[in-house]
Amino acid sequence: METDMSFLSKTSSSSSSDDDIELRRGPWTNEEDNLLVHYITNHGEGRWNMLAKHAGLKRTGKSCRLRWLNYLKPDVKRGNLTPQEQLMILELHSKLGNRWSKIAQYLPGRTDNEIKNYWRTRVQKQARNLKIDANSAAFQEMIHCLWIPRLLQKIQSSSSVMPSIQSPQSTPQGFNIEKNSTNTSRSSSCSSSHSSNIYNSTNIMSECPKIPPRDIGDSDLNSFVKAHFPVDDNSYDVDNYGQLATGNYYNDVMDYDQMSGDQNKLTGDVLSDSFWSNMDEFFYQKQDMSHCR
DNA sequence: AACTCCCCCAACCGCACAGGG
DNA sequence: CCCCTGTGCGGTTGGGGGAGT
Repeated sequence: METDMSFLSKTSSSSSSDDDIELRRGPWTNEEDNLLVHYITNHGEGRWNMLAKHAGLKRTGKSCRLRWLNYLKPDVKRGNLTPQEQLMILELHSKLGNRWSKIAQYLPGRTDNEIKNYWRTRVQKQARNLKIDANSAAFQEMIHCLWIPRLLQKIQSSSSVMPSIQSPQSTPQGFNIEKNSTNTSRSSSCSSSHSSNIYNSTNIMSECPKIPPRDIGDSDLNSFVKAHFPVDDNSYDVDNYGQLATGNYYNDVMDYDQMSGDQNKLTGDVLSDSFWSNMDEFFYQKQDMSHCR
């Protein structure tokens, strides 16, 4: 990924000697990464503008901070989002909106930028394909009444081989999403009195009582999948964006992809194009049913 | 094999806001 | 109150690489 660095002529209009340096921009080199990691290891984070100077980096403090937080920090998890993480994002976005950093707090090792990119490139894209607003009630209903139950089903069906779901490292007060949570505040149109336990599929499914059970039940889900995704049962589940980061410092974080062959299916993006490809038809078929209301 | 198209994501920019001096 | 710095967010960009022809 390394290319010739483009150079940004100095941003300061001043001609004072100290600030009169050429600032680098574009992709970071290994040397720059090493400098930044080494400096932070010895001196800690913070004071990014000073840090950039003292570390000998011809970067803005902002750029250094972004590189560290989104890429170099040891606990940054890389690789595909697991179904659990996708579920968390969908659920949390319905509660928090575009507050990416807040959402990221519940996904240890995931950055707000990564989550934002996921939302914009995956979820919003599908909304565009369906020609509906990603923030519309209709799309929210689809997420809560179709995709989340499906994600939960995928998770449950493989729970015997999946590691336990990570809890948020530090759950903000007043926003309990842990198991057995009794938090009932959510604005989804699916229900006004359901639990926010996002791991409990029965709760989620019961939130949409007007959806015919056949739409999300085990057997009929399979037939639905077969009807709408004729390739094979897992075709909708095969991820095609899994470009694992390469050549990076902290790339040894466990990725569920690598656990077993079956696990490859679990890590697939349930919101991948193939999954959604026939959903517009399905969506419009269901629109007049006024479910979840 | 070569070329084009398109998607994804790292990185950027601008702006707003908070907090400390 | 002003300035500086740090942080967060929305939106955008550009390059790598896969898919399609």
